[in-house]
Amino acid sequence: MSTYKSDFLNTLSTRGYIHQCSDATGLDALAAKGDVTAYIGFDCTAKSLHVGSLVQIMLLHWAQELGQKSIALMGGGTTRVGDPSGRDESRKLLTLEDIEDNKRGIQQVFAKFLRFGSGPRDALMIDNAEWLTKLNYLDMLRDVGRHFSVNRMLAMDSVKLRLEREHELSFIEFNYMVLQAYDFAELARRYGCNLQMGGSDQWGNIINGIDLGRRMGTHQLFALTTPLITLASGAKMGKTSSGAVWLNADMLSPYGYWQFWRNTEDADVGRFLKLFTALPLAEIAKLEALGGSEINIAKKMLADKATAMLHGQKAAEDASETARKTFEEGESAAGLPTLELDLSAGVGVLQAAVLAGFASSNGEARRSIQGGAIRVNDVAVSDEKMQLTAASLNSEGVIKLSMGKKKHVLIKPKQG
RNA sequence: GGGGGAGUGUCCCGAGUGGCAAAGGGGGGGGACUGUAAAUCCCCUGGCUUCGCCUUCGUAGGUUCGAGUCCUACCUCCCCCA
Repeated sequence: MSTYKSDFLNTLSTRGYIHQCSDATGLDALAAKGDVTAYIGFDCTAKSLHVGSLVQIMLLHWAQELGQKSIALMGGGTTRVGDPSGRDESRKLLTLEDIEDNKRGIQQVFAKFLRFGSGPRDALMIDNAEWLTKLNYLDMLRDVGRHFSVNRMLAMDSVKLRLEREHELSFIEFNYMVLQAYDFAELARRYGCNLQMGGSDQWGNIINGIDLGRRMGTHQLFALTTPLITLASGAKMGKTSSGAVWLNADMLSPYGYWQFWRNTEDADVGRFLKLFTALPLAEIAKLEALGGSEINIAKKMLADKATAMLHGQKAAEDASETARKTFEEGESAAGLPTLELDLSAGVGVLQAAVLAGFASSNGEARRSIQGGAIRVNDVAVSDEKMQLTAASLNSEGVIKLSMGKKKHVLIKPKQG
């Protein structure tokens, strides 16, 4: 595998980040000199990125670690249009306020993975709204639009999919790829950017950027895409029992994040250690070699390292300790999510389960109890009319309410 | 503009003779087995003040003891002709 001259491509290749590359040899030569300026675009479609974008973030991380320059591009402009790639229905258009809001949420994460600044090796964060919002339609058509062939655009996967399935593709979405291509060319001109990376579904869009760059007279541009990360079982990655795996701590706690990695399937551990931690390959090889239940050591390492990268060492240790107490000692560890309730008049278990987020209605909570899923202080609840009162508090002054093996909430009495 | 077809449980796909809270999948949740894994098996998957009541089949009316199912109008989407 180690056929590259540069640490950059060698590392990316051996850790499993490379799916396609437009000109590996040419890129390798640049990387060997530390002359790569790589960017990845992130659209602001939600208040936080989720693990689905983590491979991309890691890519920027490695680029910087391995002597290149990284640019995190916020899609403040492109999000106003909406990327049709990989979707068979239009996204609903977001309001400008939502986009700004989302952008603020997304930006927080990058500081954990990149060093920003103004030095030559410092990473940059740029918003494509900076130039996209200033474009003039006629100028745009004459300067950029003339380089695009509609014939070719129609052949692009993102477009073809919609056309073949006879699903609507609006004109605004059709323009997304033009804007993304323009971004690449603009970054090349402004910042000497020469590499765009992204998920495999972005290949077409990136290639368009390379073509546009050539026609507009920029230096040679390169494309590098990552494989689509799926679980060994074939499912898409990134869901937990309680929804998407968000990167922002206010949307998924470090403990929840740690749990996500801890629950990785056996067959994925090695691959994920390479992709989502910076652990040296030699160490990963040792962990991968563990068999049987010992593989859990590797899973804990994965959870520790991945959580530490995102939320910091301290948060990772806390999460790890909370999990150890909860699962290995069966205690009600203080690090579990808590819920304050006024217990003076008693609170029904059904209501408590709903408030804890275990069920979305009393009926659902009731069914869970009938299925034996709900436990109070580790004792299965059989009576759905059970009341939680001050008498239910355990020796630590809390009530441990659980659903299934993995969902636990500590209920604390509300003070005055 | 003319002709034809379709919209089903707000996660998705999809059956549905006038008696239907509505078949079957997928997805999701839980249980068993395990190792907080996978695979497998079992249960659940409209709401509520739950031996009952309420709300659901594009929208609004109508026929009927009773309508997802029949009739009328409207909306949306698709196909053919122009």
